[in-house]
Order: sequence, then C-alpha cells, then structure tokens
Amino acid sequence: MTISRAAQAAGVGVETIRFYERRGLIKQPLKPRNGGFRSYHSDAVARIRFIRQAQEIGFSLREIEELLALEADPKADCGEVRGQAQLKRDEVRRKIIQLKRMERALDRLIATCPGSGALGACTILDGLAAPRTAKTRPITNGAHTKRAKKVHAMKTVTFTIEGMHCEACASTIRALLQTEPGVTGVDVSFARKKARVLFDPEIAREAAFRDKIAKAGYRALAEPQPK
Amino acid sequence: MTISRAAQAAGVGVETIRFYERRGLIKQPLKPRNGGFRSYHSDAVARIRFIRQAQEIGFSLREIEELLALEADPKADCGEVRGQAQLKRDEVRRKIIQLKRMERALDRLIATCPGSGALGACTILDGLAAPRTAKTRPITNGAHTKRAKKVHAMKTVTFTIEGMHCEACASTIRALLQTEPGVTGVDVSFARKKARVLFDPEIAREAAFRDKIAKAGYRALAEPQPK
DNA sequence: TTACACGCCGTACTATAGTACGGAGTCAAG
DNA sequence: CTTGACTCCGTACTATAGTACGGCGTGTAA
Repeated sequence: MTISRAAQAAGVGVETIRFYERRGLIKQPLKPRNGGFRSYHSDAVARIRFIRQAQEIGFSLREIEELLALEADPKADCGEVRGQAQLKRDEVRRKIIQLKRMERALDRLIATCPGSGALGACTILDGLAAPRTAKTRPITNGAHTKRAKKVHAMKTVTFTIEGMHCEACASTIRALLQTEPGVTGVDVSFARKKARVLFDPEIAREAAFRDKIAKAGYRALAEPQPK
Repeated sequence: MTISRAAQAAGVGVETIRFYERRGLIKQPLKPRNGGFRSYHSDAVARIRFIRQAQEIGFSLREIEELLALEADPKADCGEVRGQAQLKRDEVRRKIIQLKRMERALDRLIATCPGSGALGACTILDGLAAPRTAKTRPITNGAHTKRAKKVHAMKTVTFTIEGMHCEACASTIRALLQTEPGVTGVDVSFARKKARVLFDPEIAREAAFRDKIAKAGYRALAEPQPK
C-alpha cells in the first residue's frame, strides 16, 4: 500500500502521516533497497486510526505516544492504560459540568433579553466565573443532621401579564421563571395573558417572580389566589 | 490594583493579561495622566477568570470574544444579542454532546478493560484502533445498484473458553469479540465458560475470533455446531 | 516512450495560546 | 536617595498540530 492509499484508508492526509512519522508516532516503513516507494501495512493504518480516535476523545499526541509506548512494552500493565482513560474521563466530566453551567447562564441571558427593554446585567460572566459555587457548602456529618427529607407544600400563583406582544414573549417569561430556584412548573399563555407558576414557598418568593418579569419589560399583576 | 496583583487574583501570569489586552479580550485601563501605573479593577479579574474557565471547557479565545461581546454594549439591539446568545447556546450544546460522546467512549473502554494483567488483553487499544463504525460506507445510488439488500445468513458459533477467572474476563472477551467486523451478537458466560458469537460469515471468520481470544490470554475451543 | 500522477524530503508556513526578554520608566521602603 | 521590585512596551520565542511548497525521483498507463 502506498502512502496515499494508507492515508485514504485511515482518513487522514498524506502530510499528516509524514508528520506522525516525524513525531515518532508511527515508524516509517523502509524504502525497498532496490528502489521504489515505501510500502505501508494495514497495521500502520490501524495505528493512525487509533491516533485519530484517541485525539477525538481528548488525548494529545504526547499522551497518545505514551499510550502507544505502553502497547509496545511487553511488561506494561493494562491497569496503567485504564488509569489514563479514567483521568481523561474525569477531565471530560468536569468539562461537561462547566458547559452545563454555561448553558444555563446562556438560557438565563436569552430569557432576560426579551427583545425589548433594558438588558440589565448580563449573566454569562456569572454563569461561569463562579469561584463561589455556593454548592460547595461544607458537608455536614450525616449523623448530626436533623433535616429529614421534608414534604414540600407546593404553591401555585397566577399573574396577569401586560406587555406581551407575541409567543416569543411568553417563551421569554417561561424561561425566566423556570430559572428561579424553587420553581417546579411554569405555564405562560400569550393568548390568555397569564402566567402560572408552581413553586416551593420555602425557597421562592412571589415578589421575585414579579421583579424578574418587570425587569424583562413586562408588567405582572398578581391574581387573587383561589383556595 | 496593579497588573501583577490582578494577575495573581485571576490566577494567570502578567504576560497573559497583556496578551488578552492585545487580543482585545479585556480593555487596557488607561494610564493615569499624571504618570504612574495602570490600575486594574476587580471586574477585569472576573473577566479574566471567565476567559480561563471558558477556555477550559473548550472555547477558543475567538469564541470567548464573541461570548463577552454579549455581555458588553447593553445598548445593542437586544434581539441581536439574543440571537447571538442562542447561537452560542447551540454551540455549547453541541460541545456538550461531543463531550458526552467522548465520555461514553471512555466509559466503554474503561468498563471493558480488565484493569490488570497483560496488555494483550487490553481492550482499550483494540477499541480505539477499531475501524470506526463502518457506517461511513459510500451511499450507492439506489436506482443503479444491482446489489439488493442481501439477506445475510447469519451464523452462530460457540466456543468453550479456558482461562477466565472472573466476570471481568468475560467482559473483556465480550468487548473483544464485539469489535470484530461482521459480529452482530456476543454472549459470554463466565459461569458456563462459553462464548457464543452471532456473525456474518461473509465478513467475519471463526479463526479470527479464536485468534483474538488467544491473544488476550485465553484458550478458545470450538464446539461442534448443532446445525 | 512520454506524460503525469504520486512519492520523497526538507523547509517553511499556518493558527492558537501563550512566554520570555530586554531596556526604559516608576514606586516605595530602607 | 539609592536600590530593588515592579510596570510598560515591543519583539521574539515556545509548543501543538498540522498544511503547503518546491524540486526531484519513480511507476504506470495511454
């Protein structure tokens, strides 16, 4: 197999193979002494494929080099390879958590940017630049904690919303309310000009909903609550 | 706050701050007209921290620039900012999907790796070198192709495996066999010391299974096939 | 047999994301 | 008022992961 065939088979460019050879990731086949072109074995293709896939899951060429070195080492232990993979996985997991935080921040930003009204403080910075992740509160010793899984009495409140001019506005308000802590259900109707929120009164406050809606440029009028 | 204090607070080097300034990611505070050093506000620190965290989760500086642009100019047309934010959110979602894929791939590798023992049995290296998902076969034009969706006569073969000493060994063999092209089903029982493989005889060969199992350090004895 | 596509090889270039360095200016403590 | 730490600024260098280019040699097919 010529280099271009091998490149094709492995799904990379010819130059990339040469680059890997230079980097020592794959060994260059010898040129036949009677002249002619180097011949690439399908093993080389497998190796290149390995490199690419390992890269895709986040390994750098240096790390891949180490992995490949382990493979070549007859007394290497499989546990080592496994350990590398675990480290990578942890890294990936951390990244996913961060990205989710960012996604939420963007959701919030999108929600608070209704297409009209002041865009107040943007929340992307808050979303990520959170060295203060309040979640990291000290873990109290289970034996001492009194707080049993409390039965929450959920509450519903309905607002009449003024200022919505399309379905998008309703979406905005929906998204906005959903980001409030303690809120478990939201139903906003553009047609009926209503927003209904199901929430835990021990966590969320009605006033916060009104504030949030007002900040987005709408007016929320609390309805007398039936019941 | 001087630049070195800001750098310290943000956890980067002084040169990095200057680099971000040059790149336009953060604006350089003005030098006091009466001479002296520039003064950095804690907002700048927050911004730098944001940049770092966004980078960590896979955003390039260019992308971060765009993210930060969302936060800046509050007088920008809100609809535009919203649109940008939505694009960014989609990007974030794509990143999450990609990372989850990586995580799953790593999980698979970790799960099937016996965790100790000779590398011959390490399925990570095998798993990564596997000719990725043959799904990318060229789509032949339906009208011209003669090859109707051939009815494959699948075949089953059962081996008696010697040398398995725990369930993990069974997993290893399972994973190993699953990577073989043409294999559509694998059932390995540690208790019964058996491996059953469902495969397409036009693609896979029984000998290849035995080889692979042997390479992993087990012995596979073909059983007489009950038709 | 001759064209031309490919192979070989070295060097150079790209982008991203910093780091390092050298010289001049500035501040603040001893 | 000197010294040392720090700032400022531009230029240059580093690593990673390739990609491109130019000149030459070679293999194959018309």
